[in-house]
Amino acid sequence: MSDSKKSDIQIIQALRNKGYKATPQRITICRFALSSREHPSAQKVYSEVKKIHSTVSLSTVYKTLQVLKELGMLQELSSSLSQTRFDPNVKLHINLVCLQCSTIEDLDDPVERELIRRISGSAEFTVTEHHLDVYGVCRKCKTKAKA
Amino acid sequence: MSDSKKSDIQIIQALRNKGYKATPQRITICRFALSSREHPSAQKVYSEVKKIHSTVSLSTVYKTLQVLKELGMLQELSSSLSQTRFDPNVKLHINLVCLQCSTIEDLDDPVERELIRRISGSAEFTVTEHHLDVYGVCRKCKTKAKA
DNA sequence: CTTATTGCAAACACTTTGCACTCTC
DNA sequence: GAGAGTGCAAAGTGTTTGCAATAAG
Repeated sequence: MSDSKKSDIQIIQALRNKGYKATPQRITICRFALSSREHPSAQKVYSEVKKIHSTVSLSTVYKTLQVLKELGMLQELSSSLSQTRFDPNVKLHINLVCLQCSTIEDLDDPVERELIRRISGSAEFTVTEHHLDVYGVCRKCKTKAKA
Repeated sequence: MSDSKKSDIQIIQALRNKGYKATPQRITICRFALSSREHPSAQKVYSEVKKIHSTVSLSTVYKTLQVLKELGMLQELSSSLSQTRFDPNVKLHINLVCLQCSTIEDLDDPVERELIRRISGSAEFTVTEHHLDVYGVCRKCKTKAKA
C-alpha cells in the first residue's frame, strides 16, 4: 500500500530532509493538498487552508505547491481548464477531465504503461514525464443532462 | 491522403460555409497556421503573419485561431509550456514536448486508439477529445547535451 | 542568532474584450 | 449598405516576484 495520505510527521520529515522549514502554514497546505482527491487548484487550496489558517496568503500556497512538486509528492496538471490543478497521485495514470463540472478523475490502465514504454524505447525521445488528459462529460453530468 | 495542407480556395470556402468572411488577414493567418508543422503559439503566428501583413494585430490572430478551432481545422494544445500551442493535425496523436527547446513533435501509435476506445467503452465517461502529452528531451537536444 | 519564510503589493505574461473605423459580401 | 471584422488600448486571468517583517531551527 503506497498510500498517498501522509501524516504530519511524514510531511515534516520530508520537508526537513530537503532543508525546508516546517512552518504551520506549510503543514496545513500540505495536509490538504496531499490528501485531497479532487485535484485542487491553487485557489482551492488557498480557500481551504484559509479556514484553518486565516492569515495565509495565496503566494505562500503557490510557493508551497512548488516545493511539494520538487519533493515529488505532487503532480501539476496543465489541462485546458483555465487553472493549473494539482494531484497527489504521482503514479502513472490517466486524467478524466469533465468539461462541464471541471471535475478531474484518475483512471488506471495498463495500456498506458505499454505506450510510454514504447515511446521511451525508441531512442528518439527521452521521456521524463507525461500526462494523458482525456476530456469529455462525466457520468454525473451525463445523468444531469438527461433530466 | 488527408493532407492538412489547405489551399486558399479551400480555406475561403471553409470560412464562408460557416458564415465567416474571408478577409485577407484571416487568409494569411490560416495559410500559416494550417500548414505549419511546428505547433506555433499565437505569438509565433502573429510574427510570421506580420511579415506579410504588417498591420495585423495579435487580437485578430487570437480570434482567427478560435475560428479555426471551431471549424475543427486546428487543435489547441495546453502543454505545461507557458503559451498555448496550435496544431493543424487534428487526428488522434501523441505530442512529444521537448522541455529544453520547446519543440513539439507529433507521433502516431495505434495503442493510443485502443486506449481511448477502452475509456469510451466504459460508459462512465463520454470522451469528446483528449491529448496525450509526453514531456522530455528530444534527440536534437540530447545530442547537443553530449557536446 | 542566522536564515528561510511569510504576506503584502506590485509586476508579469498571456489572452480576452470594448469600441470606433473599415471592409466583405 | 448592412453587418461582420479589424486594430488599438484597456481590462482580465492566473501566477510570480521583491521586500520588510517575522518565525523556525
